[in-house]
Amino acid sequence: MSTRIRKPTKAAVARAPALNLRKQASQERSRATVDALIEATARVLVREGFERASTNRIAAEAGVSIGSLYQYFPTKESLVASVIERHKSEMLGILRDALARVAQRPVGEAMREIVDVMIRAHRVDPQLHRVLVEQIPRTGRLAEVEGFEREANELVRAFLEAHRSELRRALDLELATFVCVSTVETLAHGAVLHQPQLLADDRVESFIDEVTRLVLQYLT
Amino acid sequence: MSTRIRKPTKAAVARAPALNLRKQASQERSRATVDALIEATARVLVREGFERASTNRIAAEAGVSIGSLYQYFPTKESLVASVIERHKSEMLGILRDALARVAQRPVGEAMREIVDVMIRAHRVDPQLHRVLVEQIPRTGRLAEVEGFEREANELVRAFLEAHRSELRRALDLELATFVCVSTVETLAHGAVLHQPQLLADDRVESFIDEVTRLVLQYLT
Amino acid sequence: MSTRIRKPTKAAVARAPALNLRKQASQERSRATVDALIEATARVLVREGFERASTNRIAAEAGVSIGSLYQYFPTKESLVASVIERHKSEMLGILRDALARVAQRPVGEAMREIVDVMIRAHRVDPQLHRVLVEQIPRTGRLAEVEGFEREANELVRAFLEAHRSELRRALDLELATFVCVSTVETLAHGAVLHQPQLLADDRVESFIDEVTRLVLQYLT
Amino acid sequence: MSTRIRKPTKAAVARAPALNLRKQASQERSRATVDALIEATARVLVREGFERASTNRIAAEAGVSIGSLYQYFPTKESLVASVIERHKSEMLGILRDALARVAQRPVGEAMREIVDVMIRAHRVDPQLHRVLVEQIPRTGRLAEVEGFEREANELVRAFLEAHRSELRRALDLELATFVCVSTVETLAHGAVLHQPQLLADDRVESFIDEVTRLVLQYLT
DNA sequence: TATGAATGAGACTTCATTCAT
DNA sequence: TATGAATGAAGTCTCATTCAT
Repeated sequence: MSTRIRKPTKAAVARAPALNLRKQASQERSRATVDALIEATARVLVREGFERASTNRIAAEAGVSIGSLYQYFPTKESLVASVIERHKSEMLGILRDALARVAQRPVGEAMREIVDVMIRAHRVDPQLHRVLVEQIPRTGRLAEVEGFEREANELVRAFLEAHRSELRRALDLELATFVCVSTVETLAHGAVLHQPQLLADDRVESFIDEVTRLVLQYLT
Repeated sequence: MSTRIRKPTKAAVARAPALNLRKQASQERSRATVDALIEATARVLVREGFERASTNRIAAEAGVSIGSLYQYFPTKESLVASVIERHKSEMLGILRDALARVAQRPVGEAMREIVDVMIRAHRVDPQLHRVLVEQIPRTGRLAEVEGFEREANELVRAFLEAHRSELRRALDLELATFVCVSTVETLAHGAVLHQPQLLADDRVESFIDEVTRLVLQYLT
Repeated sequence: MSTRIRKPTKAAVARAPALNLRKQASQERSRATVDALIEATARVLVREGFERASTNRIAAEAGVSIGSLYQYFPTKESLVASVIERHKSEMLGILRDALARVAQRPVGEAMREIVDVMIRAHRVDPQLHRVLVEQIPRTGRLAEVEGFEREANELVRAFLEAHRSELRRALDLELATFVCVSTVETLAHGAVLHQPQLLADDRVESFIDEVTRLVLQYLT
Repeated sequence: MSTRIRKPTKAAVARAPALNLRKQASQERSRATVDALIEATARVLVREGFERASTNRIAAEAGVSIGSLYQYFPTKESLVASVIERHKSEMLGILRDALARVAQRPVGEAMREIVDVMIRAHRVDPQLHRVLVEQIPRTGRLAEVEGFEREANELVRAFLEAHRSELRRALDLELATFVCVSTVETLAHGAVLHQPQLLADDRVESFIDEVTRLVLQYLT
């Protein structure tokens, strides 16, 4: 709309490199729109909550028409799914990095680092995290997207297998993986959302110690 | 609304002696209607999911007019809150009973029983449990109702305090309570909803053992 | 896709004498695009039905950008009108040819051939025919396009006039034309769409006989 | 809405019979709404055409909220289907009555009456008829509703069977029924919509004669 | 001339809630 | 008290069309 005015100007300016930049340019434009929409969704989710996060509101927040929204996201679900996916990837990335970093260290040390990192990961965008966890119905497509724990399970299981010799003999690795992931995740999550005082600077270390002890004593 | 006031008034005026009985009768009837509505809500939630559980559908399921529904429940939220409340009470009741039963026993024995009971409690109406946990947004009035853990915390804390001497010295009871409740709850919950194979007759005992060990080793 | 355009254009600008060829080339190309669009429209109409046949879908089916579509067809209506026009021309062509072929034969023989040909004409693309007849609203520009019968009337009227002497005396030619065209068209159409069993190899001849008899006995 | 004002008045007036009239009353109220909606739909279809006949417009025309519309008609389709159904019933009623009236008369006389009546039937609400025939896509639910001819076929077939002895020997009754119904229907329809001059007072008799002759000569 | 991202009016539909009876 | 017809804001999504590149 605003561009209508600038038409001649632009035509004159953009003549030089052209060719395959053109396509790139439009791809970039799309990409920008998609990003704007995902970010707007996250913001609206935080600000208004899931129930009030309508596609119209999201489009407005993104500064994009509702038509454009539906050009890139076929349903409201898919939009929210993208936000979840992105959030999940970020957290999984953090976990993956931590596991890589401590892979060679003894379980004791490693585990403290992992717990530490998981708690930090929950503090990346706690408000968004809260909305995603508390308000989004695990239904239809959104049900599948939630599998943070599924993927975390695989990562942790590989780690535990690599450290098999350090663990107590009778341990059922499958079960242990489930127990560890669920437990650490729950405690990190619960602390961030429901017991923030546990994460105050002067208590967080001891909280990490406790969680680490819980898991370690179980594993070894 | 305006009629609500006039009609009963007139009816009541004409019949002096029946008052008490009538009231009783209608109280019973009210109670029945309320119960029917709560049960209908639970059924509709399970059958249709939260999003599709409209008040009209619930009234129909209860065999009650939509007008009557609003006579007893001012909003949809209040209706769902009642279902949650009832479910929560049931589960808390189970926990409370178990704690009372094992209060005098050593922590080791007691804890196994508690874990056992918590897992069983999650199997009372797992489908409803799933809907309540997965689909109901923790928003407005519904946010407050969720506090199963808050109340469970108090019960468990009292238990742990009573057994202080059996626990390891340095234990921070507040933290330990949070850790225990969250952990057991999560594992019971996760097993029921996501790892039902862990609860097969031939594996459930060993699952209970593991969870008990996890907690006990941490506490002692 | 974007590159396709500019490259040839620029290249062409440098070559003065080629101009004519170029124009020809681009005319041919335009023609190809137009044809592709009309064919794509027909396919989409058959596959998706009129309501779901959006211009975007049609452009995609034609392998052409939506912008190009609007270069050649100013509205969706005009696109559909072209399909109708083409279909109508084909059918009219068949009728015209048949009338030319039998112009010199006595009405009895001629009429059987005409009926035969009309029924065959309805089998050219019966799926498209069905969509055009059943789903396209006779509204605005599309209303005018339907006049298959109007043009058929003229052809048949000329034929009947040429055979005036063979027909019964009192016959009102205008009325008779209307009756004949409507009747044959309806029966061919109805048979193809609603009574396909009448067109099975072993019954079609007798169906043609019946329709011919209907018309002939009326005319003579 | 208007009732809010009249409340006291009504209460005073309506006190007497009450009880089961109440339910009746509300049934009547529903019935009135349903009727208003169907009639509004017909009006809007005629005035605006099918494409522009939105549910909102229809509700407004009926003086009813959009919510009420959807209380009684689950989809726009169902609303239009009701109009079609009603129109179809009316026309079939006319045909049925005519057939009953002339059942005992010889085919010659009877047929003229039938043709006459069919043409009249098409003049009941020709504008609505035109919209229903020309603009409504025969798709989904609406495809099935159209079967005017199917039911007309049955009626006419019974009539022809009863008059078997008066018809020419070789006649295939199934085919003949199809031919007669299609032909008369088409000609009546075509005359009303496309050749209204044929129905002018001074020509209509002769038009009826022609159609009757067409059919009779074919049948006998 | 071709491209395709963007637009936004407007369609259908749902549902919590109200209120006359 | 019970009933259920009525309400209408608000939601999701589609699609013909425009226009900067």
